[in-house]
Parts: sequence; C-alpha cells; structure tokens
Amino acid sequence: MSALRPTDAGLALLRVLWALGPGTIREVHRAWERERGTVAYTTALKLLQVMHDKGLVVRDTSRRSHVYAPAHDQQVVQGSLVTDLVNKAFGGSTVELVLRARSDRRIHADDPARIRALPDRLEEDPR
Amino acid sequence: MSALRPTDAGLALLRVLWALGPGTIREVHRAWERERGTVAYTTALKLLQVMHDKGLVVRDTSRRSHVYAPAHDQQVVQGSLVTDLVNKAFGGSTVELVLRARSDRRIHADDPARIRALPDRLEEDPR
DNA sequence: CCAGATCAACGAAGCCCTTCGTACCTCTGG
DNA sequence: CCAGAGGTACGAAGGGCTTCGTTGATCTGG
Repeated sequence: MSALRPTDAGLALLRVLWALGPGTIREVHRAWERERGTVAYTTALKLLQVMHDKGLVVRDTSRRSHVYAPAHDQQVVQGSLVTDLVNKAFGGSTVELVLRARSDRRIHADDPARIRALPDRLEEDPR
Repeated sequence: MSALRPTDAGLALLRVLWALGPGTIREVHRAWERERGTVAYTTALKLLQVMHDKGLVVRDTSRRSHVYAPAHDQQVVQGSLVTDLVNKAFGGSTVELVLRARSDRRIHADDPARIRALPDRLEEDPR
C-alpha cells in the first residue's frame, strides 16, 4: 500500500489521461500542449515511462504506438494527495483542512450550498 | 504575491516554529529531533537559512544565537498549500477538494458535525 | 526496394532539495 | 591567555524531477 504521490508534471499528465481516457503518447502529448504550451514529444514520452515505473499508469505495448492509461481512478489519487497534505500541513486533521478550504477566497458564490448538501457521515457515502 | 510553498522539510520546521514560537536554531533543532529522530544540527541551520532566503521565516541576528520565527501565520501558509493543491489536482474547484476530504476515511466520528457547524459564506468569516 | 516519417528507448544536462562535514568565529572559565 | 564549548557560514555530495537530443528500429508511400 505505497504512497501514490505523483509529481507536479506527472499529475498534469494524469489529468490529461483522466480527461482523454487511454491514449497514445502522441495523443497525450498533443492534449498536454494544448494546456501547457510547447513541450517536446520525448518529454511526454519519458514522463509516461517514469510514471509507468512508479505504477501510476498502465500501458499496452502490443501495438507499435503504445497506449497509456491511468492506473488509478482520479478520486483515489486525489484522496491520496489530500491525505498527504492533511498529514504534512494539518497535523492529520481533515477537519482543519476543510475549515481552511472553506475560507478560501476562490470558492464560488454558489459553492457553499453544494458543500452543505454533501453527506455528513462517511459510512453513508457509497464509493 | 509569490507562491509561498514550503518544501516538505521546510514545512516540518515551520510546524515546529508555529508550536514553539520564536526560537534559536538549537531550540528548533531539539524540538525537530523530538519528532523526526536524529538530524544533524547543521541540517536545521541550513534549512532555516534557506527558508530565510525564501522569505518563509524571519530572524533576529542581533544576538550571537540567532532567533528564528515564522514569517507568516500558519493559516496563511495552509491556505496557500490548499489553493495550490486545488489548482494542481482539482482543476481549481475547492468544492471538489472538500468533497474528497469529506470521504476521507481518517475523518473522526464527531468531525462531520464540526464541519457542518462552520460558516457557509466567506464574507461572514472574520480574519 | 528506398526515402522519409513515425516511434520508443536511452542517457545526460540542469535544477532544486536535503543532508552533513568542515572551517572559522566568538565567548567563557580557569 | 588559552582551551574548549558553542555558534554560523560555506560548499559539496547525493538524490529526484524535468527536459530534451540522439539513436536505432519499424512502418509506409511511391
């Protein structure tokens, strides 16, 4: 049960993969450039290979153009990152993080209602 | 308005400083070892110097034993880290992060009530 | 069959973070 | 005055991340 902490660049690529679904390196590269500007093709390639070594992505090498896909659901990785931040910056208290997030100025006007509408107890939460 | 993103080690030291208040390197080093195990004194020294260069801590060098203190409130730094994570992993949506945090298994049994008790609107929040 | 396009692999460079050893300064007790 | 304790500064090593150029293999149109 390792940590599951993608780096910044790795996370950016994971976000591309989550949005795109499985894709070739070229497809991922193109989508990535659409968000980040010009990046060498081999940079995306290398990064995907590194992430594969770390178990963050899976790949299908049966065809010439390898197809990469996320190894974990977005929500699982997000949860891991949140837990990590909670441990490092909030002394393990998720409540403290939520409190801090709620006072974030970037929150949208209609968002408080959405937050409030969420279930309170974890046991009632499906996934 | 720069980013204000302490590294992992830097954040650990900041937590020591927030708990201790202003302190000499030796004091910080001792408190740090209490949590992290054996670390060289010069490691704490160097790290504090680096953080000073980054503007994360302030120091008083008028005495022989320099006294270091956090440059920012804990809540400010926490907010910056949360905002950073929101941007990198949640597409800028604080709501998504809160949702994910709420489904974190580590949350305590009585915590949902505490979360619910928090104010909904930012404008009503003092500090 | 060949030229050019497409592709994965590899290695290296550059950067930052972390850690520590060493050097040098300053103070203090005897 | 001197030895040693206690202090800061400095530089370097080691590791990880990110980026890319180069190489060599494979496919495809003509």
